[in-house]
Amino acid sequence: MSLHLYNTLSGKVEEFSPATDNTVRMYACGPTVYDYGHIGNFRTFVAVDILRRFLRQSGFGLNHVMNITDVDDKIIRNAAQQEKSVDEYTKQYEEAFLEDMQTLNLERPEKMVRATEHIEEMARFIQKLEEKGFAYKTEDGSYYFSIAKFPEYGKLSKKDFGGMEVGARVDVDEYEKDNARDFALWKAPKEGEAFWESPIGPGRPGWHIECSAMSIKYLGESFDLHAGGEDLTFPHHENEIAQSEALTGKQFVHLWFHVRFLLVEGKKMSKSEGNFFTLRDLLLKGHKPSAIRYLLASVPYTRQLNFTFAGLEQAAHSVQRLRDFKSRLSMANLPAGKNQVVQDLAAHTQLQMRSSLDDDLNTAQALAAVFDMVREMNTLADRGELRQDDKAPLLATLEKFDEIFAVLGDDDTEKMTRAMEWAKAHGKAGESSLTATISDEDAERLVTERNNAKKARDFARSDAIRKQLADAGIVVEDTKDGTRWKRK
RNA sequence: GGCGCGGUACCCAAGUGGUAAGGGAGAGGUCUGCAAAACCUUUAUGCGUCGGUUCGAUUCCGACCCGCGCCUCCA
Repeated sequence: MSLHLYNTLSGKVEEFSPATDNTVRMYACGPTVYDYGHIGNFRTFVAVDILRRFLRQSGFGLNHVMNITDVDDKIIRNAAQQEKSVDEYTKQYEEAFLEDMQTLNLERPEKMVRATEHIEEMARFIQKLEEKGFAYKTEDGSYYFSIAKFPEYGKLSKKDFGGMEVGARVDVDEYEKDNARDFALWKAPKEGEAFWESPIGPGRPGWHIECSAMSIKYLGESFDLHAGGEDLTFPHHENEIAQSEALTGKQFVHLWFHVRFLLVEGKKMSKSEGNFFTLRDLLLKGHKPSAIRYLLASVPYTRQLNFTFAGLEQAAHSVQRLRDFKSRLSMANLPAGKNQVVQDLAAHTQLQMRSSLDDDLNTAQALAAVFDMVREMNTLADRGELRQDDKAPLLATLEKFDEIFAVLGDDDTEKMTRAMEWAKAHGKAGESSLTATISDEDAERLVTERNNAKKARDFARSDAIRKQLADAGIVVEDTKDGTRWKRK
């Protein structure tokens, strides 16, 4: 089987492949940088990250563009309240977002672009739409898109606007629009608010136009895939289609990829419910980035995911099981030779992972394949039936797995420490529940010391050191291949 | 109201017209100086409820109940 993905436009799971050459041209709606990213945002970004990682593993090239929305009503309002420029205000959150991406092992898209750096392109876009008769200007200098001129309006969100009245001007929001459903392309400046000069006059862009203008600029008039959270289907993406196809007369995007919202503790996340968490909140509560990523990745993107703290604990254990297996394998001292059963199983597991992900990124099933392998190989290892040459294919399978899931490399402590430092610098250290820890070097030194005590059969000393390490969050495990330690 | 998605064990969660993956947790056991890890056994005659189709349905159809999303820029 080859890669199949659900396409919101057709409402079906379709075979996916890039149209022009072997490179996938994809655009993903990025963050609006008015605050720190929350766990819901990151479910979407993790899903897109898994998509791009799997596309690459499937042999495609990538040209992935992500926008940073650094101008919108909320930004302008908040910046004004804090007496900051729009730039100054958005910069801090953009930086935080990039850091959060690293925390979750989200790969950098090939290109990240800011809305405010493409005002010119947007203005020209609107100008052309006006020339073609799809856009009109109102008395105050704002521009709107006339959905009556675009009969296919509603095709993505499956909405029927056929019965809408056209012509009679409706007064909405102080602006004069031909049709209540017409959406803003360009907003005339309001008293005291930030605005930009442009070929179509002063003002600021509507929300939707940035994605059309930037995606077409960097990916062409027709490209392969466009991704975002499910809420963007309407109106955002519907409007992008209308603007873009009105301008070019070509199909804008072939496949629309939408990520389902998550629930937090069984309810829609909202500040009033008290179940609203930024990524940073979770780190400061002591949750590992790898556990967060694992939990977000473990439920297929088309399914609603219930994000709970119990689930987060479970995810941490699951990740640990995989890491334990990997380190057991890596340090094992095995007899020469190979076991054909192992070779076959490794190959089979890779096939299973691949076909699961080919099936609309069924991550839950891919995980099951890996855990099956882990259990069977642990059994063989316990029985002493593993051979030296079995290591490579098993480790290679784990590597394939981690090319997608990216949870095996242990840099959690480092990232959590960074979060704690950030919190201190922002006067939020009080919220932290991170326990004090020690450096790798100190841990190594104590482990060696304990081993010496153990060899001398000084178990009291050895247990005292174990306790000392445990207090620093370090677990020591004795195996027949030597002692290993890990951070809890 | 319109459109759409889902309800599977203690929790999370796959899946199939032929009798329930995987992870976590619990219980018992093996191993172990201790402790972990690992392994073994065990935990849904049952897949929201009620009907229908079928030799057979959790899987298809219908009704109902519940949860969720979009329908005024929330991922």
